[in-house]
Amino acid sequence: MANFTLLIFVLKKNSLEQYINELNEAQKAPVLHKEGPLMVIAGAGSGKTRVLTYRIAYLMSLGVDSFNILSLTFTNKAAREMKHRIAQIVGASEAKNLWMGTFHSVFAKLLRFESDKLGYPSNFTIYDTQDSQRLIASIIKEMGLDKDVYKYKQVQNRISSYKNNLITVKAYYNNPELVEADAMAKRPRIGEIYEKYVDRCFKAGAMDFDDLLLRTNELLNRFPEVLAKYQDRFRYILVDEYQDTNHSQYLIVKALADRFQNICVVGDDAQSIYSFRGANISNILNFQKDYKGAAMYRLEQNYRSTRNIVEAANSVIANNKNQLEKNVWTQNDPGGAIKIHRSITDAEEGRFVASTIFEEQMQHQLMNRDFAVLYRTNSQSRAIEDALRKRDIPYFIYGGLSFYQRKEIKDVLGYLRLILNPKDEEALKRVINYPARGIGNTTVDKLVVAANHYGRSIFEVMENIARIDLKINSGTRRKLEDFVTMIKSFQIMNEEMDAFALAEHVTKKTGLLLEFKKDGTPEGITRMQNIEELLNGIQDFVEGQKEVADSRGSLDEFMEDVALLTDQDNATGDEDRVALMTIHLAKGLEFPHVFIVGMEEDLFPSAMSMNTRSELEEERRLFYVALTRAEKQAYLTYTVSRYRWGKLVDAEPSRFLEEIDDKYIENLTPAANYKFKPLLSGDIFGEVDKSRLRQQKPTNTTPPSHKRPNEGTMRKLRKLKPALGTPIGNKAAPDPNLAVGAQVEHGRFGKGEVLKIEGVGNDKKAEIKFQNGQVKKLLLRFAKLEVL
DNA sequence: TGCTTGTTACTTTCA
DNA sequence: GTAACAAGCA
Repeated sequence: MANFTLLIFVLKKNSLEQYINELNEAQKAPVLHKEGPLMVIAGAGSGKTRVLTYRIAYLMSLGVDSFNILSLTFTNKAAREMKHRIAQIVGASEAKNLWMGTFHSVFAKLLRFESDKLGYPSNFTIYDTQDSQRLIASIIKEMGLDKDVYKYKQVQNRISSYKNNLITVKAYYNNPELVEADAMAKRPRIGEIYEKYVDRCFKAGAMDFDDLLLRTNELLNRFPEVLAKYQDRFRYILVDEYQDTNHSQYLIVKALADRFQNICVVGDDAQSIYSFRGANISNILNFQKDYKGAAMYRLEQNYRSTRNIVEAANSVIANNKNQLEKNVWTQNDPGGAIKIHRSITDAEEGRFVASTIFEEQMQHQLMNRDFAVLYRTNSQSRAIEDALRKRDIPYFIYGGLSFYQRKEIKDVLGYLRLILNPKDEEALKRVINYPARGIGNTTVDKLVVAANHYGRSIFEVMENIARIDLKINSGTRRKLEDFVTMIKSFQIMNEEMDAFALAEHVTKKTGLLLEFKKDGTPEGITRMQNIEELLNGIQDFVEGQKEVADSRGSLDEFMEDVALLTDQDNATGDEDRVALMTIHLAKGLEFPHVFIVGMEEDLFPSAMSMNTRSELEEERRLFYVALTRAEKQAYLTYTVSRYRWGKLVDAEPSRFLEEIDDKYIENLTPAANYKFKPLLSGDIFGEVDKSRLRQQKPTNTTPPSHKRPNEGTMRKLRKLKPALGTPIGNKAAPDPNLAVGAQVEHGRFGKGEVLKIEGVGNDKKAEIKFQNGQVKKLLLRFAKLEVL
């Protein structure tokens, strides 16, 4: 027997050696690095996941206990895949004990163990962003603040960034700069909102996403013995995508790694694209300062893309000032040029994508899954979808409205959350009157007031409704009592039933399922199917759990991390479909043929990210990520006009197009496109707008200087638009004669007089009194005005 | 109280 | 194009 085990061990060791021998020298070094801190700067497509995987396997082969290895990844999916690959090398039973997952999921698990120390129940709820926003919105309302000044989304954003920087309510008040900054922004009561929000979350037994990290920090800081325990446990820590860690995550890692200093971080500063959620690129830039004697390895050989793509991407990223020195190169073939295509509308852009996919497939026998379409914003998927559907090309949208964010799913989960944690305020408010059972807003408001007054949860107030004098009539009180009884009956069932049986019962008993059944509309049917899908998912989970010993697949097990799941986690991926997703979601993936659509100013780079150099640099890194997803062929497309906010808006080519060195580019702009479909004909734009024709006087078509593309872009524009010569667009400077007092004519409103002009650039507005008596404020960017 | 209707503002990206 | 919200009516 002993010999037998030894034999297996030798075999495994051999296979690991084989694996390691497949690596190049640059990859081998960090894999074989033994003790002490190390950083791996890994260029796009340089095999960083491999390095991480093999390093973990190697550590285990050296005798490091898998219980002592903590590996933090960016998505749950990445963790699963890595675990799977490690299992192939070292065996499933060994791999099982690794701590591997996202920061959020790993530390949520840890917090559940230690929750009592922080005064939380171990089955605390995890509030998602929507829950947080709703709670903040209601706090703002309760405080009687102007919701136009205190926009709940902005406030939530602010609180989130405080938390990610470990600024607690107390720290906030102790920091005059912050307090002053909010006061200056005319929002002096942010601190109060923050305080109330934290308080309400705590009372609801809920943590938001940021709390999972903040409270972990709190736990490790306040309880040295807990810190020691986990330092001892996690002797080897590996962090993937280190460039995307925020301050809170950085501190957790630093605290845990402090004792053994066996920390390995992998990342690429050129692919840091999450600063909007607090990611701090200096974490990676300062690694060697933070960890004395840290070894640094670089992976610079790209195995993924053609030489053209690699070098084009290099030429783009070279425009960023703030970066680590790095020289990504490849031995791959040069491959074809990057193809740039211009179209008239987003619909046509979609048609180009669809027909190109179709033709490429015909010519080269390619699968659907060889193609991906990447975009900056989710809303761009629609036009692409329409075109693909027309050509019967199967596709799959990743992300978008996540399954778990759908209303009907959140409704079901709301009930389930409430069963586990009746203090969960957001879940309660969501389901208390859905399906309608005669408990309206007025009643809920009264309950909230009472709950705040007594410092109790809403559910507790409802339980004691008979003893509290609220101005609630007996009929409503009866309904409240019924609701409480129902939830309590679910709780009792939960003690015996498995999650699936309970969830199924809940959807029937509450009338949720019936609600959609009787609806009968296509949406109602989809919703019902979604609920069924959720139930199936729960059933799968329960069956999986039951195979594991001593588990009955109870609800709390299921709910434990359902809040941290994303679409990506259950995306099938093995079907043959064209992939549609945002560039952010595409990070870490690769496809033979990649379309990057919507290469337009204000869209990519996003209009909201052009205020500072660092924002723009992040957009550029995003473009770098997009380009380097492509293995063989990249297409960049842009349109001259696009539907945004339900309106047709003119667009100009992205500055990033200009930044690619010309020698890597091929312009595909068939002259036929505009020869046969004149730009201003009705068949493209719908109704022809005569006033618009008039506005296009040669004298005023030069964009205002701050908007004018540089000379290179202008040159390309001229190349691309021989038939027109000058850019069409309402972004052209408004007529210089347009001033207060000027007589103007509007296509729809008729003649009028300019009363006032305000704003600058794109926001320039004119207040106009028309002859029919109407006074309107029009955005000059959109208004089709002619000066008379 | 609840439903329908109209109005408004918003769209960046994620766990 | 849509989702959230307020106002108005049953």
